[in-house]
Amino acid sequence: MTEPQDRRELIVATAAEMFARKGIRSTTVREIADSVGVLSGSLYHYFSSKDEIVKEILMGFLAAIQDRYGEVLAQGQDASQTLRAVVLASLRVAKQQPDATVIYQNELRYLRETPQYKEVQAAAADVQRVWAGVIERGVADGTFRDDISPRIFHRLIRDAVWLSGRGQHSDAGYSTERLADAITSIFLQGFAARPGIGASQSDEVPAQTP
Amino acid sequence: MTEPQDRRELIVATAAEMFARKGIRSTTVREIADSVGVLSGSLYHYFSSKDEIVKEILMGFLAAIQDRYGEVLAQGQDASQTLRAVVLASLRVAKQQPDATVIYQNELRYLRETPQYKEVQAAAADVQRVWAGVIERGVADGTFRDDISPRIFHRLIRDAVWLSGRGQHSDAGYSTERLADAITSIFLQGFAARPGIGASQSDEVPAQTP
DNA sequence: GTCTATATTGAGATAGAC
DNA sequence: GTCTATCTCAATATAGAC
Repeated sequence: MTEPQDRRELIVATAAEMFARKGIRSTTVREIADSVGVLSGSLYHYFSSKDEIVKEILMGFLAAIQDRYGEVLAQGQDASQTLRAVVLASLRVAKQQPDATVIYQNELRYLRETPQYKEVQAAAADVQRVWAGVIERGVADGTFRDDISPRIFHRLIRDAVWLSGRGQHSDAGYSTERLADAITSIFLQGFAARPGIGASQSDEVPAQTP
Repeated sequence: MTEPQDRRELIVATAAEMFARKGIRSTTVREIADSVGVLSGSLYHYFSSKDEIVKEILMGFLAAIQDRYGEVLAQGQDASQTLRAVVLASLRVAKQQPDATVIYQNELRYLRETPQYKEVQAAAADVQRVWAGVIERGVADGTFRDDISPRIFHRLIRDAVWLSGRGQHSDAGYSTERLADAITSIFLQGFAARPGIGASQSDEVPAQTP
């Protein structure tokens, strides 16, 4: 997050940092106000509720993602290149908005159980659709293995990317680009179609009970 | 969880289901009591606090994991086989205790911020150590790529496995064994050392900025 | 735009009768 | 062992003065 100009932005940035560190529920509006340097009542001059602050954080995050994904898709690259670009785009947003990334990951439950987050839910679904689209395309054109469900692959790589936000500090020294390369390298190698394996035989990994 | 015999077990099982579905914080003791069919005060005959219930759920979960990992390590297999066995063992526990698995994944934050969970933290650290050990062994003996940090690999596969609990319903039709095979297949292929790549050159993936 | 003061609600926990 | 009744506390939110 860039240096907050006005008080409203300062509130959002401060709240984001605390929500990411301690969770939304266990961060009180009084604590946010303390950190900002005002009293709790004053926050309600800018926001009508605590959830409005959460919404502003997450919608900004999801909008940034959609922006970058739009650029990636506009390039019309093949499945492998697009997947790599999507991973890199995601990690760049994660780097730019680390607090929002952590909140998004950690509070999916909270967001779902709070009714007024329809808007956020919808934006999140759009993001999911981009991932699913790239993967399906790669499986269809033979770039990716067809012996493993695209759903599984989708979940694995999506979680791998977004959870990287959570582990940022522990990955110190790994630049965004390096991390993106590591993740895509592992998954593209792991999910690469291998000649003679897959479509020709059964279409799933055979059960194997050691 | 097996069919609860006595009231105490019923409380634990009911609470686990609700904690997994709605989160610990947003499940009230009154709701648990309602589901069990008693009034909230009655719960305190069995447990001295809500957190005691949480503790019982998670310690049972972690003990089951440690049991199975112990058996796996006792077999003295090589790194690939051990990793596969650890994944399978984890998924079996996840299948047997799906609620605890979800709680463990979703509430790491809550567990860390609640002081009295030292015991749970310690057990969780032991589990982590098994994963790290297998991976380090595989990297050391040349089974796994050494051009990617073991920390990264550790995080990726660990999250992939435990998050599978979260996606259970959406993976319908994938048996535990099939899912274990899919995950190990992707990661062993993705993380396999390739002759001529790695140690000989640089020891990290080169930065690459598209 | 910020403060003081307070209303309101919801949750965990307890005491003691049955 | 369960219930009724209630305590206590913390948190969101509001009203109105400055």
